[in-house]
Amino acid sequence: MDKVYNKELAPERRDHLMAMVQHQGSIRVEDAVPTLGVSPATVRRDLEILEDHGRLQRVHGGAVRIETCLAEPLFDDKTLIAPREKRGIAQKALTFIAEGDTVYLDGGSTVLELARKLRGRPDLTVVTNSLRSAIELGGAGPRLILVGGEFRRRSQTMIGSLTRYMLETIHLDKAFMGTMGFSLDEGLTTTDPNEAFTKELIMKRAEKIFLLADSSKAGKLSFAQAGRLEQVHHLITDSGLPQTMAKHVKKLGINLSTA
Amino acid sequence: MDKVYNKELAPERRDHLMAMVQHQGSIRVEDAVPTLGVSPATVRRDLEILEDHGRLQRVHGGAVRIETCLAEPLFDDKTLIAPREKRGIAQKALTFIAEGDTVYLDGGSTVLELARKLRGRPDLTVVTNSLRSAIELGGAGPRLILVGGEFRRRSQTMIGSLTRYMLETIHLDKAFMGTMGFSLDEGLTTTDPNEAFTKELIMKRAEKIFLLADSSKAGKLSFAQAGRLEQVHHLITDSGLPQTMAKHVKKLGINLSTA
DNA sequence: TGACTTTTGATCTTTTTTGATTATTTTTGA
DNA sequence: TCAAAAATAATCAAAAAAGATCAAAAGTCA
Repeated sequence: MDKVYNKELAPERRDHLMAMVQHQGSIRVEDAVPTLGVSPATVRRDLEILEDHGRLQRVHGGAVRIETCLAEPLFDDKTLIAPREKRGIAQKALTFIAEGDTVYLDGGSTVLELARKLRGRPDLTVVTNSLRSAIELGGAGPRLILVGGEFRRRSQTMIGSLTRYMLETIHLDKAFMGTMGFSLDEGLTTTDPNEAFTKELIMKRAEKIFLLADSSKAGKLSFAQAGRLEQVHHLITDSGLPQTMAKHVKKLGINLSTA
Repeated sequence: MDKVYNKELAPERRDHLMAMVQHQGSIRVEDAVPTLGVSPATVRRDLEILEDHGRLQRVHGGAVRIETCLAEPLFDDKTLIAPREKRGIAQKALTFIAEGDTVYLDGGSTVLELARKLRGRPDLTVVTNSLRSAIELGGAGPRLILVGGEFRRRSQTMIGSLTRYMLETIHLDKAFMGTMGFSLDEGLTTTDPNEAFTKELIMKRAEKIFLLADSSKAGKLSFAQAGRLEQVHHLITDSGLPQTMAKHVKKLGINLSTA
């Protein structure tokens, strides 16, 4: 009825949608259609635009307020991405850890899955810069040594020059590294230069470097370079790694395991 | 519970499930079916997704709330002892922290209470060897620097010689120390020599030393000595401190605050 | 006005979600 | 320990929703 007389301009209509989402926490396409007096296709297009602007989160059937999704800590978002793959990779990594090893656990959600699997291993010594891994192992399990340093909330790890001395005085059998992305040209990349610095240090201190990265990380680039791919001795990934990438990795002399 | 009139979007339905699990501690599939108005298959699928996200733990018949296994058992016993006194002491300590200070937080449940009160203070720099304090401040708040080193489960702190370099390179405005016991003759005492070593180091590095200790610690002795009482600038305790002890403390030139 | 672009809605195809059905596994109680 | 019961997993088809495409409508500008 009123739709005939005050037809909204597209931006007004989108604000109207936003208001509804903010107010109710969510909106269904089928509910918005009669309210806005436009077709479902238009509503979907509007929602798509609003999502592109990061103003809401589309879901099947409509959209939800973004705040409810971000309510969880930053870090936890990442554990939501491909948790199956991550667990599989961690399980595979576990097979490379021998009795009495001294291992390093890097930050990242995949490595965190590995940490969880080490709770029953009092024979190991675990060195880590990851607060999350420390929490997992704080109750029981391996001898635990924390790398000190400045704490970075985004990655929940200790990084920077203060970690240096600690890392230079220890010897590591195996280091299990995470990464934001890896590629043949750029090697390992991550978002923060200090984090990259710490990673590079570790890769000099450990006898064997294992890179734990699900296939979505392949070819991805982040801001700071944290070591070349050739430094890695073993890449553990999931079945989604492209054939060509797998070939090149093997050519570099890197062992490849698929979870 | 509440009957649903409008169909929920999938994420809302999952939040609804989560709320039920959080509230009751557990949920049965057969109970969730009528409440959510969907089939058992859908409930199971939702529970599977929530489990993958690490938000609950599936069990035969339904799901249970995830136990936030932040390694509480060992440590939390102590936070249960005289929690009111500890909170009061922490509150008092808070008044000595100025804008922009660099403060050290030692291990111990009283100091942990102080850490909790610093979550809203992004102006501060906090240095700590306590995993529990780090967990409290890991989400938001001050700039956080962790002392690295060997992790001791009993106290949930990093201790030992590996902490040395880190501690020797930083400057601290104020250090807030916990202790197992303190006396005029033996000073601060604690259960582990390595822990004592770390405490002594800190007390050399900080300009002002605050000892946070409820009155039950007065006159108590533990195994390893961790510094003399004269090194402490300020003792914050509760009203139960014996008069004679208070007098002697003041005679040593130590400021005394009572929560 | 008329050529042009942008927005919109209708139609069709593809994808996602869901619930029913049928195995398979786990639990329970003898 | 075994077998019945309960719950879950796997499979599949229907339904709902979303995406793609294209023509019509609306708006723009010389």
